[in-house]
Amino acid sequence: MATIYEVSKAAGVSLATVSRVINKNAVVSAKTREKVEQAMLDLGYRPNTIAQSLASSKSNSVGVLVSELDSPFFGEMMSGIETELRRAGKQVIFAAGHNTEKIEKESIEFLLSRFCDALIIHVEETPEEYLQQLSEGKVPIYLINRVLDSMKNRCVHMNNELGGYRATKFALDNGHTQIAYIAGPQQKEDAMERLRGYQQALTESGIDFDDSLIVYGDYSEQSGSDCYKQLVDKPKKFSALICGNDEMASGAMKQARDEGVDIPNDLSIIGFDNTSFAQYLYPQLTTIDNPIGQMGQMAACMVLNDVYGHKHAIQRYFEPELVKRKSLIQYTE
Amino acid sequence: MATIYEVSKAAGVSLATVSRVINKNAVVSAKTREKVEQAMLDLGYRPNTIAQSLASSKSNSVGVLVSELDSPFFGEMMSGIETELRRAGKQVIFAAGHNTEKIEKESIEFLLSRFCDALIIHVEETPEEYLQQLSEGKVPIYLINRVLDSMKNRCVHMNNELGGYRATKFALDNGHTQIAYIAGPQQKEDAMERLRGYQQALTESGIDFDDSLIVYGDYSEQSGSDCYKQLVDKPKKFSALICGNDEMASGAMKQARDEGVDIPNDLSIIGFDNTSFAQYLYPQLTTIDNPIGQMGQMAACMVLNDVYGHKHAIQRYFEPELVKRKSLIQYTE
DNA sequence: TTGTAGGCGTTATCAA
DNA sequence: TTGATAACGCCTACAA
Repeated sequence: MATIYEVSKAAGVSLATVSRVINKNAVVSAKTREKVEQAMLDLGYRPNTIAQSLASSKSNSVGVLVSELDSPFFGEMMSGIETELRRAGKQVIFAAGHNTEKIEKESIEFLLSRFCDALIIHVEETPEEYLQQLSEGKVPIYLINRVLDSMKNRCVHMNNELGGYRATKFALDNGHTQIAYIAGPQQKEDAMERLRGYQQALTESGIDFDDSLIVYGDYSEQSGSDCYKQLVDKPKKFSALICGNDEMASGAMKQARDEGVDIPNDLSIIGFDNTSFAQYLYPQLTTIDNPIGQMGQMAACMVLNDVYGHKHAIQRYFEPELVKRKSLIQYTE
Repeated sequence: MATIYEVSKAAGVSLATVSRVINKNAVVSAKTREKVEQAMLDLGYRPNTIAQSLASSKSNSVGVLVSELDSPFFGEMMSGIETELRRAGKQVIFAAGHNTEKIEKESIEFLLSRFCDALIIHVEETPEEYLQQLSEGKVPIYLINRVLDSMKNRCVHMNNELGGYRATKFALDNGHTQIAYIAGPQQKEDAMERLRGYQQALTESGIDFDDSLIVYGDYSEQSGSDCYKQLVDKPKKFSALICGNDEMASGAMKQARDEGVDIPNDLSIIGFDNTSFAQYLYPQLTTIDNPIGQMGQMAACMVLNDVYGHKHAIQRYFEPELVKRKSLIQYTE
């Protein structure tokens, strides 16, 4: 592979000049630039990114930590990030944290050891103190779906409460008043925010919400089924069921169907996240769209601005929209 | 960050010696090694991977090209690759080809420009000649789901024909004799292989297969619905339907249900791939498991062996298994 | 506007 | 078994 040195000889200029036209930072006369560019073309020259990194102490790569590589949710997030960063010629390194504090930490250190210029991370288990400490290091850290006061301008998040609210409001607007809720784990903040939205919508409508209509799952499909069983065992009846995520909605749907309940005629269901399989469910799931792809893209733009001097417009806050499909219908006696 | 130089000073040895203990390749006296290791510990030394790469002309990173980052199928593949490579301390760079010849090519060149030590690629559109040419370059190329004679030992693939055969055989074994087939695109080799398996199973059972029971889709869910319509418009009846992939199976199920057909009581359905949403479908889809995660892992092992001198056991050929779920039942009059 | 030269942190070749 | 020292390919003051 041709080096900058050979290019400089071929073009009859110095190393430094070639470097200048590569990096387009310093001014080079049009004539010289042309000569150099021609020489690069002739030689099929491609800068050696590794040498560039070593000399400039920039790796032109950004590390991304997701929980799982094989999940529709994180798939969208990765895709959003990769598209934006690729366009800018940056390299993306993905690592999986598997919802485990230990692995999340190892992954972060792995990414750091590869000299990433920035990290975009979606962590579940990493304690705030560690993030805090990280953010004080030289490598900037960007958070998705988590907000730390001390680094607000590097966090992008969605209003989960509003999502829960909108789902519930939609059920209310369709005449439902007995609305059950299968929430995510109580120790997960997003789960609790979504639940709060539910409660707020009910309160706002003058409906006393009944704790017995709320059960807690762990976001898995199985727990959706289990929670549904708990719910029907209670005396309180309900015509609509809102779930903390689509997986649990799917589990609940299956269980309900197994018990002979017709969805949506006997029971309306709303999910959360608009995971890609939501449209494969039967009936197609009405849910709340989680714009995770866009959020990933925004995080990428923030990195591009802060680290590489770009000027993208930034949006740090997102609002989830309702996606109307077939699992909820107007309430009838 | 401490450098190798500081370590050498602290340990009272030369640069070269430190390098030796880092790379564990040359022999170093136990005493010296200990001194050096202590010094590294004291200084919190971590080798600079970029400098290592420049000096050794190995990037310790491998490029992976998938069609989409946000797909359950490729998710599994990426996950299999990443797990194996991460364990070996190698870095993985993913790029998406989006089923487009142009983008696939750009992505490959991007990966190459980042000095990957090897490429693992899953390409749909890239012509054989280009792959051929690539494989003659200095960077070794590994293919998943595609076999080129000239590089057989760098290809890992699954027996698609056997998959089609097993699906069909299962339907036959359950008493079905009128079996329709929704195939993938005719220009895709895997689609045709799966179809051949179907035909072979029928022939073997002494059943004349009827071309009018075969229609061609494009692997999308929508085309599954469309193909189902075509099928029922024909005079020929069928009690089982095999689909070239799970997406089309889902589309066909939806359409059938919309037309009042009860699955599996009126019609049995089998998919292909065992995509993650197959279990979310109603009824849960009986399908053929595509071990794409394992295949990815194997490709990673091959790279590890060939490029980094490991000694993993290698399997280049995989056989797909039937996954029995709920969408097929015994045929009854 | 261009050129010179030192340095980035390692590896690897030769001697010793 | 160890130590000098020249690469590796590029960036970036500083000088001209």
